[in-house]
Parts: sequence; structure tokens; C-alpha cells
Amino acid sequence: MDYSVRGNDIFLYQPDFELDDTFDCGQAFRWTKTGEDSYEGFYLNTPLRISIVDRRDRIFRFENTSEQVFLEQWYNYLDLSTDYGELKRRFSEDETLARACKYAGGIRILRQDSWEALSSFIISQNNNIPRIKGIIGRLTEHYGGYPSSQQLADETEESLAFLRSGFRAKYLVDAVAKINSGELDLAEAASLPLEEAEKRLMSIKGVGPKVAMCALLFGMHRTDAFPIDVWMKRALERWYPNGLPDCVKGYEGVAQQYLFHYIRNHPQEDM
DNA sequence: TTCCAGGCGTATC
DNA sequence: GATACGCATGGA
Repeated sequence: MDYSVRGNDIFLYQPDFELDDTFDCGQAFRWTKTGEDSYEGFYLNTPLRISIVDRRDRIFRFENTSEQVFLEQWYNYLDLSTDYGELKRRFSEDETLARACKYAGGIRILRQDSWEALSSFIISQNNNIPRIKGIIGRLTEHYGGYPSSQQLADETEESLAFLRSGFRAKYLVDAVAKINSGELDLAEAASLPLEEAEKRLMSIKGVGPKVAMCALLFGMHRTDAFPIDVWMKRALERWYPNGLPDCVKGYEGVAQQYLFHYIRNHPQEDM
């Protein structure tokens, strides 16, 4: 990793990273584009303003942070220990994935907090991205940050009406109860074989295969988790009727994110 | 107005 | 196990 500290800013060289690709591809809901070259958002309740200061040389600026916070939080959150260039080379054995990686080569899988990812994707079901962001915005405004399951312990379906999250409120209440009681331990679930982890998460009312896989991929960095939503169903039918290629093994979820972004922006392209 | 959105629970076969 | 349908809300 190649970075330098100047005053309160960190400057990072990272060729396999685009702000739009990573923060606006439907994996996280608390990042806002604040300019042509910048985003603002959070990891848990640590804020960040990040911008690209040199497009040709791939230099990013982390504003008003410290080397310690950069190394302890942002390095992990942005998955900087993973070589996405190497992953893209591996995926590009497959023709479709080669195109998808070329189209949005700056995607990285964020290592989000497990509870935030799980609850966010409970809210996401049968919903659109602007409205998901609206609901999560009301939640974080109400609590002055993203609330832990402990902070939500006394909420009920009725008391969460201010979220205007519809039928999803009762699912959040059930997730809070199962986690706070110890009936479900996210860290433990994260370490299980994929199908067992999925089954464990699906014990929550309102968590089915898709939400479970999203929580595993985005909240527990299980890169083998493969969420299948309406878009991925179309992608699989169109490009992989006989299953995924071997070159994605172990990183199905990463490949999924390139394909998701690609097909969503090429909806009627017939390939 | 009607349709749809990063699905899931329930009923029914 | 597969399939059909309702579900809260709000933007297009």
C-alpha cells in the first residue's frame, strides 16, 4: 500500500478504485456524492470526506483524518489488503466478466459492519435505492448515528413508524430481539460454512436467501456469498445458464458485484 | 392512475 | 419444492 500523510490528510495511491463504482453500486447506503470528485459517508460512526485529486495518477485524499484512523478503520473498510487488479485478471478469463470488470473496474467490496449491513438489507427488500437511503437517513438522524442492536432494544413496530419503512419494521424488531438475546451471533455465523451461515441468518423473520447473502458478503466479507436478486437472475439466465465459471471460485460475491453493476446499466443489451 | 423497487411470508398444490 | 399473491411506501 502506497500512502503519505500531509497535515490532517492522507493521500493514497490506488489504481483499482473509483468512488462512483464503489460508493454508488448498491452495496452501502450512507455515502453521498458531494461533488464531481468527492463523497462523504461513514464507517459505523466515523465520518469521512474522500476525493480523487489526481485521476491520471490515481491519488485519493482522505480529508481531516489521522494515520491511526486510516490504518485502523479505512484500510479495512475499503478492503485495501485485497488486490482487485489480480481478481479482475482472474475473472477476465470469462468474456462477460471481462466486459463487466472493464465497465466498472473501480468496484471494491466494502467491509461494512455486520449489524449495519444486515439491518440495511432487511430494509432494502422490495424497495428502491433512493427510498432505502431515505429510511436509513431517518434512522441515523433519529439516533445521531447508526444505532446498534442494543440501542434499538426497546423499539417496537409502532415506535419505528417514523422510519416509514412499511412492513419491514417488524423484521427489524425481530432481528434486534434475536441478536440481543444471543439467539443469533453474527460473528459466529460469519465463520460457518456458507449454507449454514445463510440458514442461521434466515432464522430472522424477513431474512431470506438474498438478504442473508448480502449481509454475509457486505457485512461479514464472505466473498463466496452470492446474492441473487432480480438483476442477478436476469444475468444468470442471459450469460450463465449452466452456472458460474470456475475462475470466480471463492470470490463469487465480488464477481456478482461487477455483474450486478454491469447488467443494471445495460438492461436490454442482448449478449 | 398504475407500475415497480437489490424479497419474503403464507397459502396452496 | 414449486408457484401465486399480498405487502407499506413513494417515485416515475
